[in-house]
Amino acid sequence: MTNQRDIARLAKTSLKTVSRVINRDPLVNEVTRKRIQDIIDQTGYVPNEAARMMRSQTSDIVGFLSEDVATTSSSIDLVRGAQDVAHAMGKQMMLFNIRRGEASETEALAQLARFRAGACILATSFHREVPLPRTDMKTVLLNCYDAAGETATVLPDDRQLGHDLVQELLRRGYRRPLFLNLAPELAGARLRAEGFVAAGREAGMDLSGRIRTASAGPDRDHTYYVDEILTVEMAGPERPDVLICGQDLMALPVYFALMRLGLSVGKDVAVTSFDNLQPLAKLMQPGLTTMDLPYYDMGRVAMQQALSENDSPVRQLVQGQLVERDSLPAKGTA
Amino acid sequence: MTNQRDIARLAKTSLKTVSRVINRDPLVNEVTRKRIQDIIDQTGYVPNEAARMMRSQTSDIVGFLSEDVATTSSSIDLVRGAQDVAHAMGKQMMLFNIRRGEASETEALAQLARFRAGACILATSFHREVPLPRTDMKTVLLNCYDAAGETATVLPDDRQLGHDLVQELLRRGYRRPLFLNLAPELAGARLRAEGFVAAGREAGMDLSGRIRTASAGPDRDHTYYVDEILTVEMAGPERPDVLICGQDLMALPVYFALMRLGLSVGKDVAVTSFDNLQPLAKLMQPGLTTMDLPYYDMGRVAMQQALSENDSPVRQLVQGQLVERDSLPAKGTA
DNA sequence: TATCAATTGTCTCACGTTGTCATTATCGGT
DNA sequence: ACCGATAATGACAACGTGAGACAATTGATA
Repeated sequence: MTNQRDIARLAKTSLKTVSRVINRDPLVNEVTRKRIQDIIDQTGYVPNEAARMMRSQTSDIVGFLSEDVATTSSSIDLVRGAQDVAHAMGKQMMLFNIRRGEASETEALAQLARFRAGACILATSFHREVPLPRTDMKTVLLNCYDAAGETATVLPDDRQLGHDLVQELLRRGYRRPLFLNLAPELAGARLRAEGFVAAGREAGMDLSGRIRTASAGPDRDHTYYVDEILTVEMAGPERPDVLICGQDLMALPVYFALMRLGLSVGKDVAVTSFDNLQPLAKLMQPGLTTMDLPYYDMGRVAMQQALSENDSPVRQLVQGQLVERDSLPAKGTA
Repeated sequence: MTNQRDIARLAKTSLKTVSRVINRDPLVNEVTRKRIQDIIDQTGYVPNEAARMMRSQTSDIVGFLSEDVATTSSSIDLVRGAQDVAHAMGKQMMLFNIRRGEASETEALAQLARFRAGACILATSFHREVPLPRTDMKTVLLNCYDAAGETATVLPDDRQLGHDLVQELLRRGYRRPLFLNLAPELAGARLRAEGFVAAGREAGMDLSGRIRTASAGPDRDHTYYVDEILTVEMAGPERPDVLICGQDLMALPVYFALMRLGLSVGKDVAVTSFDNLQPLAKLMQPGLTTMDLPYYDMGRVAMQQALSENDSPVRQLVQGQLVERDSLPAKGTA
């Protein structure tokens, strides 16, 4: 592989001048610079990053430890956001699929230490508390947090998501929302419930009784109790005019349940949700109106934090916004 | 950061002996080894990968250039499979989201060259032909192929997928399959159609007229024409007893269309598909019987190829198999 | 011609690791 | 005690880059 010495020989110049050109030292004459640059381009020389890392004692590498990238497809956007920022700043990202607390985590951290990575981002597939990893590396928690709050953290503002969604529903004239929430073991579910109740209170309503737990815990993914709940509620005295699903994946069984009950989504009852899971939310019929979870932005913020000099344990909440489709019609037409 | 010299000083031994311990050289006396190892553990020393790379002139890094990781969630399994193999072999994988032919691709290849990566895997989100990237690096094409066939390639065996699915349907007594295929611009769609017709021919049937194009081209993702087609076909003289969807995402609008037609999936007509997209296929009601696309295995095979000494342009086809749920009932009950 | 600035070159070291080769310690056999 | 053999350890160089110190060269200007 060509090195700077080869370039110097070909350009009939000194090693030092080549080094100057590569490191954009302004002291070099434009003609010389051009001549050397041409040779660099011709030979396809690329500086040896290993040597640079060793010499400069810095590595330009940030680790991204992702718990179960596979399970939630939206978590990919965390990766994308982080990576886009990293590359824009000339940094490299190393991705590791891990399972928290298992060997895969230790190994990933060891590998990153080998590469003298400057920081690592630790992402989970859903919003929850985690034990801190044992590492000296600067760490940013993404979509998760530690109990002690000693680490920089980037989270979705689930309280805001719940609040703003309900506020919008009430503004549009809906009066009997029913929240089919995820299991309360999930931090996001608890926060959204808070926001849900708060938005009701601001409108002079007590919505605290309008929440049902409609999914099994995180250990039993995608087990929903929507049939049982809807069979009761849609025939009950306080029949909901809008259903709020804990996530888009839950909205799918909700659609099926409503059809079985002979009810039309958007006509007999509106349906909303959280995630904006692509392309599912768009492909459902009618299209699902849902609060977009800002995973891409969260990934960006986390990487910015990882690359910043700031070492304080900042806690950053990223907001989401409503994506409108047809499952939430204007109240007049419902 | 501690280095081998520090360890040597603390252990009152030479640099070389420390190096031997770290590289598990059996020449070292057990007593010495233990003494040095203890110091290594105490200090938390980790070898500097940059120095190792420079000294040994190899890098243990493989690049994974992924086109649009985000769009198709199944393509994550390509990443997972590749990564699992890489880590099992003590290699590191660097992931890059790129757009083919654009600056992001060139930059990714340049970064990998900087790190003196030994190989790169180039993955697309759907099976298709690609122009070869301009690089000297050993390249493995994953889920895509070059026209000249000059590069090692790992592809899903789409012909087998189409063939085996139809063979199984016929075996179960279905006689009027209708293939709602993806756009013929997609290589996978063409191959599955071949397999579809071939399996029919083997059973003495001419299925060549039983294929409809039900999706727009790759540039207009997730636009399906299933309503128009099904409205005609389900009322026509050759009413299908089983529908084969081009992908699980298409099965979703198919379900909705059938419901609108007052038909019950699994009862009035069976539905099958390709992908086994999680968790969608499981959450649809009834659960979707679908040919699993072996993305995880493809990722594994591609990484094995990337890490192998073999430089010949092998073309490896990875097979998939049927995942049974309730949308394809035993013929007797349909 | 003297002076100065701009440019280029020489030389040296440092980063952390590992391969080559040399040296020292130990042991068995005589 | 001595030899040879083997085991164990050590000294040193080199990988490619970047930087500092400073010398040398060129060209322009006073």
